[in-house]
Amino acid sequence: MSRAAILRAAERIFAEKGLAGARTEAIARRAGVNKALLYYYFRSKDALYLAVIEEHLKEFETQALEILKASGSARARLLSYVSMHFDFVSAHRFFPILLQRTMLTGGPALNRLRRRWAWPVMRRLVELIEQGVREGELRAVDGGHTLMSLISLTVHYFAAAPLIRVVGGFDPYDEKRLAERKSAVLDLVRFGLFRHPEERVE
Amino acid sequence: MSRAAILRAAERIFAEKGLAGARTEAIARRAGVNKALLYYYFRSKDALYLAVIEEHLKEFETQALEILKASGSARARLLSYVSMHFDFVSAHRFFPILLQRTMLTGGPALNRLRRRWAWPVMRRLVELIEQGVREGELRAVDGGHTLMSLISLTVHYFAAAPLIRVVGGFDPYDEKRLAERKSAVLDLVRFGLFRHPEERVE
DNA sequence: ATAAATTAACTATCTGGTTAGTTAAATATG
DNA sequence: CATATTTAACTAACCAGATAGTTAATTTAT
Repeated sequence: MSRAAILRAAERIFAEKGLAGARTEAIARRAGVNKALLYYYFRSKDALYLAVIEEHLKEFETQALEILKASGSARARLLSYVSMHFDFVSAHRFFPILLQRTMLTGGPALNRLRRRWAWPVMRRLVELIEQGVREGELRAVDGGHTLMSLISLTVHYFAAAPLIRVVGGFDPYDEKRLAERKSAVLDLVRFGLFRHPEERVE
Repeated sequence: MSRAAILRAAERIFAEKGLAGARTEAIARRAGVNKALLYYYFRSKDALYLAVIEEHLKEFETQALEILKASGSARARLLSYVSMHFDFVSAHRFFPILLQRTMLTGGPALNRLRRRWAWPVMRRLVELIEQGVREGELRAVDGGHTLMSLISLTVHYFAAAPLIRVVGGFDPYDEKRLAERKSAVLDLVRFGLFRHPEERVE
């Protein structure tokens, strides 16, 4: 379907060049359609950008809430959230980059971000962390800042991918590297936050 | 001096809109000069962008190397590096945003980044971490990923500032918030990496 | 005076968006 | 069933406004 092809192409080009830097012509070419078709399916360049972001956010929100609503200890749920978040962004190559761009530039896309992620997911995460602290599973950390740290650890690696490629001389999306990174993150979460890091977590 | 005014204006506008999104006319207006003057002092829009980045990177490199070359235990040097890095990015509002944009988009600015920061500073940091591990001050962590984590924790807060403003409803650059964030980061570094987090560090 | 700093006015090119129309399939009609 | 009509998907060609960059002239400082 052409509509889907446009979305996939737009996703890539917006991630590479940003909203302002992306050329609608380039998106059309990569999608293999005429430029006018972008405007047939989407009102404008901005609307297309929003559609791309919204699509991912919706999927992310679903997966995130599923995990956050599950039962289990605060520690276990926290680890499984971080794990899911990491897997999601590593499977959707362009998603974290688009989000990062959105955060930097602001604009209407920031509102989607707030509605579909910040509001429902982040609130629950903060509650989860605070619960963990109350119940003595986590050290006495601040909910908001800890959340910020978790997201940083998970996401920034992907947002820095081009630099990693140039400096490290390897592909950050390589299976092995991804696995290493993920375990480094989970490990740091454990030792940085848990009161008894060595303990098994159920 | 007009040249400096142009650099300051460019820094702000590039940070807000990105290289592609920034309008040379807007930079000139903010600097209070005629647009042609940008081209008198700088070859092109790209050259101006590079000049802005280079300026900050040079200053950052100097400060970073100074700390990294100092003597002291691995733990102490690590903490003081993180502290310095945090202070630097919080004092240069637009710097982390520009870096983030550079990392996302690549281009020639990525090379400056590699030469002035990645190569001299990061290499020393990895060595520092590995030394800390060998001497038993740090847990057995991977140098590269740990470095990545440190940078993420320090920088991502600033790269997410617009979202924080909208979601958290507060100014992330407020003195109090900055202090909170900094101590949250240093705290997480201690507990996440040090073998004896509670110990005093000299 | 003369060189450096600065500008108003200009241009070539690019780019988001439009328009007017085509094709093929679905749907109504007689 | 066959034909007319509508609808959905799609395109080539175009356009007005914007934008990076230039030029030639003017002002300022030494």
